[in-house]
Amino acid sequence: MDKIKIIVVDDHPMVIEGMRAMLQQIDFLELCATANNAYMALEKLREQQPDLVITDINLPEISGIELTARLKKEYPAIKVIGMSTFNERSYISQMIQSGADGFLVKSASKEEIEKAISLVIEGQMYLSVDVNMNNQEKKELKNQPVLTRREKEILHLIADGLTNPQIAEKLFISLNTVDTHRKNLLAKFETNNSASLIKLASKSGII
Amino acid sequence: MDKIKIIVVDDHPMVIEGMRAMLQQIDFLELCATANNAYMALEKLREQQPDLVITDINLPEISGIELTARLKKEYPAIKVIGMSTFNERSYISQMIQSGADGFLVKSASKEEIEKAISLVIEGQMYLSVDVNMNNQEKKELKNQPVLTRREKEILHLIADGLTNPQIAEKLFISLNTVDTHRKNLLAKFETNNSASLIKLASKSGII
DNA sequence: AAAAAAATCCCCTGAAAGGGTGAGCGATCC
DNA sequence: GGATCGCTCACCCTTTCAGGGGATTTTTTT
Repeated sequence: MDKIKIIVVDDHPMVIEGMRAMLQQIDFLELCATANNAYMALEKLREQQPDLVITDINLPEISGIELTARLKKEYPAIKVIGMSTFNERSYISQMIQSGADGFLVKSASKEEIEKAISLVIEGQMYLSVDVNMNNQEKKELKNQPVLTRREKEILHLIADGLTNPQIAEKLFISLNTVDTHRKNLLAKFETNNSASLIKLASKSGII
Repeated sequence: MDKIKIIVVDDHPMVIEGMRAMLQQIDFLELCATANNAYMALEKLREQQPDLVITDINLPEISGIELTARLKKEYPAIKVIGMSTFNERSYISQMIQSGADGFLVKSASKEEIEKAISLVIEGQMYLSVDVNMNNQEKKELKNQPVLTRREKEILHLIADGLTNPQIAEKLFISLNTVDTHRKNLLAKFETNNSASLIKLASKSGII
């Protein structure tokens, strides 16, 4: 069997170099390209046809989540492992929803990375142990509500301190509509006031 | 002149490997040790007597900030460069106050790292361009209001979704007092509603 | 001991948020 | 072609918030 071809996508040179150093030590795979952003990643993808893409979730302009979605649409066979720092676990579910096959925290050891790659290539899903371990956080992750475009928009305006009438004026919609959206947001986050709404949204990385 | 001896401290193997790869390419310095945490760092320090320590700010147990403070107390001659992901700029000021000589974001390029090391070794201070550049964020950093103990306490309760009467009951104080504290919080953050208050506090890392 | 800062308390008013319910309309999915 | 979902709008009612005063008592700093 040929070596597994991998592309690593991250905007931090340090992470790219770190991954390069670690992947070199694993003999059944080959790092065929790296990219600093989603555009470059998509370009390299066309050239190289890799088996696996390991991508940071926080990329400038186009996020790793969107990159994953686009990539999976065009090349469903390519496996994707998402990567993120420990602070951003909240994005994991979105990543999975976009079609990712695995998730690694950046604090992963060489062994963990190797294991993740092996499992994902076999068709299994791999989630960093750190992700599985913390039950409370896992629960919080699961309870992350799915917001509609409009709801996110309004959530941001609320966070910016606009009142319902101001939001209504800005979006050219009725005050009642804004009110409804706000209520739906509160319901989705299972809370009952804006302060904790913003706190939860902030913790979830939505803001 | 001898090569500059450096110790890198970070709990992410990927960053360690990335730094190792990048530092190897710079000929006037030598990576003499690495450490995953503050304890190991202090141990290696005693053994190696480096010229420079590059440390992550977010370390388990003992933070990079505290490590810096301890290190500077014992070995004032050793230079320290703090390192952090772009999200955590709010810690920079604390880092500088603890005696750090420089600050790098983890997204730094090889060139930037080289420049930072050179300047710091010469006795100058280096801050990542990202830190200097963004005036708005810099302002936000500076404008971080100083909160009293009580105000922080109440801020957290507001964020948890408690209403003023609930807070009053919980803290055994009058509703009016809570109201006053809340007003002071709004004034200090120069905003006029709880939602944006929580957003700002959240961004500042207070929550 | 005097001054400053923090914490406490009180009253007022209008605006805004929160809670409940129902309903029309367009796009998309099956 | 029916069902679901997202977005829109409406009405009613109660509670909370925001902002404006002013005031006293601890605690800390100088």
